Amino acid sequence: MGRELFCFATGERQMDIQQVDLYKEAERYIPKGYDPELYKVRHSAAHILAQAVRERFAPEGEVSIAIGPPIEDGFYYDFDLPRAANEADLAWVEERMREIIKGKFPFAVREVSVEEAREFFKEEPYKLELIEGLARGQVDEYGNAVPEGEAPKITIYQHDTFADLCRGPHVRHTGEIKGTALKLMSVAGAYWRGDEKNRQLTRIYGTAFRKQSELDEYLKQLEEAKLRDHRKLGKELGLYAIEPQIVGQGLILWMPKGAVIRDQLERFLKSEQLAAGYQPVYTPNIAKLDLFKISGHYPYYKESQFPPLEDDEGNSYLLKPMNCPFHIMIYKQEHHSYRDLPIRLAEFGTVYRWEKSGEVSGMTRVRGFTQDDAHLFVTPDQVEEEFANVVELTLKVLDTFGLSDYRVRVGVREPNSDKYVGDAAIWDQATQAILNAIQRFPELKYTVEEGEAAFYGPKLDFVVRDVIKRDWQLGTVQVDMNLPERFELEYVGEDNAPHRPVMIHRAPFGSLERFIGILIEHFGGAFPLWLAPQQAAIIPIADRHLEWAKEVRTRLLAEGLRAEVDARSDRMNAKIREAQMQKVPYMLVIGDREVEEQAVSVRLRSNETVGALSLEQFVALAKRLINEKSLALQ
RNA sequence: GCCACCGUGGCUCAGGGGUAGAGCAGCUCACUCGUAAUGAGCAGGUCGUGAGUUCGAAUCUCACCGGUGGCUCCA
Repeated sequence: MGRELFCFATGERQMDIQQVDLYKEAERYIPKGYDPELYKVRHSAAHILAQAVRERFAPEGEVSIAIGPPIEDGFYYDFDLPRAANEADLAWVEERMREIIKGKFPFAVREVSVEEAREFFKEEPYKLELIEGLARGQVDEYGNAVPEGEAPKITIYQHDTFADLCRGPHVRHTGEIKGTALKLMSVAGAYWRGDEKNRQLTRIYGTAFRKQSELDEYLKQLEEAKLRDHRKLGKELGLYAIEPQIVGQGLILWMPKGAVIRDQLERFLKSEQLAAGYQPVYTPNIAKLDLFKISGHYPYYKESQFPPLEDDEGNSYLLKPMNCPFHIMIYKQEHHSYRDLPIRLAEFGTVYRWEKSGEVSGMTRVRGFTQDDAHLFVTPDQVEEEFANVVELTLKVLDTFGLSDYRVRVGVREPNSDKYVGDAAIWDQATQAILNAIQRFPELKYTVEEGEAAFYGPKLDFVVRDVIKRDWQLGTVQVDMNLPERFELEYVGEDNAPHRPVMIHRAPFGSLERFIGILIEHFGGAFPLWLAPQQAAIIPIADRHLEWAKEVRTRLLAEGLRAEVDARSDRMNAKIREAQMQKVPYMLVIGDREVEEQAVSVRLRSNETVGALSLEQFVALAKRLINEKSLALQ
């Protein structure tokens, strides 16, 4: 580049009328809820990053710039570089950015015509592609669709030697960014326009704040989040293990303590489901390929399944990627009258999906997992009612764990895509059923998102964020009018004629693995009493207290409480510390006084000391809190 | 799968061309102690795997296998 589009002296802050107007106008691009100053600082920092990166790499070959927007916690910029960027590059670039900041270069803006823009960016292939989108008035410079009648102006912002196709807004000059509140975070690969088929660019992530203390605070939060990460806690608390080299990536080994939590969740939901009229069933882990060809799973999701198993007689079997075809086959075993419906078949079904190696992560993204699955076979006029019941159950489940920080997403099909079965009219009908049912929950805020449907129908998802702010789908409720068709399901109606039932697929937890992963982070490992793998640590002060300690344990076990005696010859303080770190809810200290009074001295993991309780009092307290699934300890 | 970084005893980590080190955990012994770590001793690793460079590789190079953060994907 190097053509001069703007003429002004370095350091000059005078702006002409056009610039002031454009600055003001650009403010409308700041997303709701985003601090406007911070947005401008980060957007401007992205430009400075691009300038510094170009200076670093240009001597080694062609550098093309793509896009560089502010994001939730910072900003990034995508580049096409002559070689890989390493840490030394990042350090150099970050330092260079601080120098540029010190120059207090004004961000000058000018509106240009399509022709001018093409000429100006004639050596920037990615910018040219964006300009063509802008010229058509269909997309903004990030390639996102713009609303009808909002054809954006084409503007160019320049500071120092760097000019970029950009809608703004920016700070007035680079000096408004604090060098001490700026940090480059990481390098990643990112596909141009987010499409795997396109060239992969080098993305550099950074963040910027108003002042250094805010950056420090942010970095501290990142550190604290790591302490709550379920992968770290899962190891420290002995909940689960993964042996990628020997057992396999994304395959969870539930250790005894993790199994307690899972077992409690299963019991809880089973009992809720029995009360709601569900019938438990069991089905195998593999089935002939034919089953999944009928369902459509095999052709539609072939690439995300483990390859079929072959036997010696020429048959192919598939590890099940979903439970629904099996439940459908159970439904088909008998003739059904409309009087029988709804039929609700439930199973904790373990399924296997082949996730790409770079995608598996801890318990939240795995290759084998157990869904708290159920399929409801209903008449068309029962759909709304049954759907609403399922939503209610899901809300109750989430509420039981105190999970309130979730969003609700209605996933609908992406028009003109071939990744769905069934025709549009049926999809519209199913989507409408969801939207009708959801009206029964006026307090439930939801968004409708295209392309988030299952391949057989639209769905309602409950999405939560983990500690590092990644979104995960937990509970899901789906309306399906396609699989009943493909499997030719029927029931006999009042009119004595065959009718096609509608299916509702649902899983309030989603999968036990993912749900518990999120729970670990939600509670920071300090599980409520009813879930805690070990509910009480019995801590004798000296060996002469061991006898009563063991008696206490025996009596607690008999009451269904999970307690262990710490009989090591360590000091009491060491035993307390151990129990604290394992986040055991209750520590029952036993010394001379407790033996004397047949009591236990109760300490909570919250560092509070309750004091001496008789064993009966303690048992009553614990059992009451467990029955209530209380989140409190006293 | 793609990009970057990483891979040393159960865990956390130091070291870095001459044939492995700490803390915690574990085991043994002593101590028997009132609400977050008693002391001493012992044991434990072919430094992810395989090839190459070298007189010599945990250390350098390459490939592969994993992990972390992104991207893509996620019925």
